Amino acid sequence: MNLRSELHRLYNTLIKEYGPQGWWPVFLADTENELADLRDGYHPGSYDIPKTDTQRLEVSIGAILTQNTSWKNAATALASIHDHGLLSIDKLKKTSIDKIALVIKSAGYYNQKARYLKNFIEFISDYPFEKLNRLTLGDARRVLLSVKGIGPETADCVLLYALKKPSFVVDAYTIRILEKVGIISRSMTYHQIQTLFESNLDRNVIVYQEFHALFVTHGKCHYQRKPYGESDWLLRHIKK
DNA sequence: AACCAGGACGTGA
DNA sequence: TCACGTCATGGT
Repeated sequence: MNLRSELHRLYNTLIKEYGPQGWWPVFLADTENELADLRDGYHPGSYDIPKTDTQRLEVSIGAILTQNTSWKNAATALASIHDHGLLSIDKLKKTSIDKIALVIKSAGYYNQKARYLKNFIEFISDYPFEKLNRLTLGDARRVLLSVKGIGPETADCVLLYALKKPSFVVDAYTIRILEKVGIISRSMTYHQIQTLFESNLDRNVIVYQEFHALFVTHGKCHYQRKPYGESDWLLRHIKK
C-alpha cells in the first residue's frame, strides 16, 4: 500500500472513530457564536470560524499559550486575558510584560510567554491579519517564523486555524503516532514530516485542520505516557 | 511524588 | 547542525 492511501486510510479511521473535532476552539471573542459557546469553543462541523480579527487574535494567542502546555491551562490564561479586558491588540500593546505575565500565570512559562505575546502583538500591528492573508503561504510562514516565540508548530497553527491556509501542523503526538504506525522514522525533521502530508493529501484546509486535531485527540488517549501507543488499536486497523 | 502537557530558544560542541 | 538545559503551572 502506498503512502497516499495509507494516510487517507489513517484519516478515515480516525474521523470515523472520533468524528469531526471542530478545531480551533474559540470561546471568548464572539459570544454570539452559539456553537462555540456550547462546547468550550469547539465547533464540530462548522468551518467558518474564526470570523473576526478578534477571534483570529484569540486563536493566535491560544497557540502561543499552549506551547508545551495543556489546553486547559492555556484556556484558563486566555480567559484571564479576556477577563482583564486585554483581548485586543491595542490593549496588549499598552500592557507591560510583567503585567501580562501575571495575568497568564496559569499557562506556565509565563515570563517567556508574556514576551512572546508582546513580540507577536508588535508583529501583528505591522502585519495585520488581512495583510498577512494577502501574502503567499510561504511568505506568510516566513514572516511569522521571524517573530521570536513563534516556531514551526505555532506558525502553522496560526496559518491553518486563524488564516485558514493549508499549512499542515506537526506536533509531538503526530510524530509519536506516525512512528508507532511505521510511517516515519525517528530522524525525520518537522519540515520533512510536514512535506509528507502536504505532498500526499489534497490541499484541503478542512482535512488539514481535522487531521491534526484527530492526532491530538487520539494521542491524548494512547500516547501520553511511555511506552507510547501500547493500547493503540490503530495498528490492527491500518496495516495492509 | 515523579511525570507530563496541543514548543521554542539559547548555548556549546 | 544538534543534543541538551531552561522555562513553570496544574493535573494524574
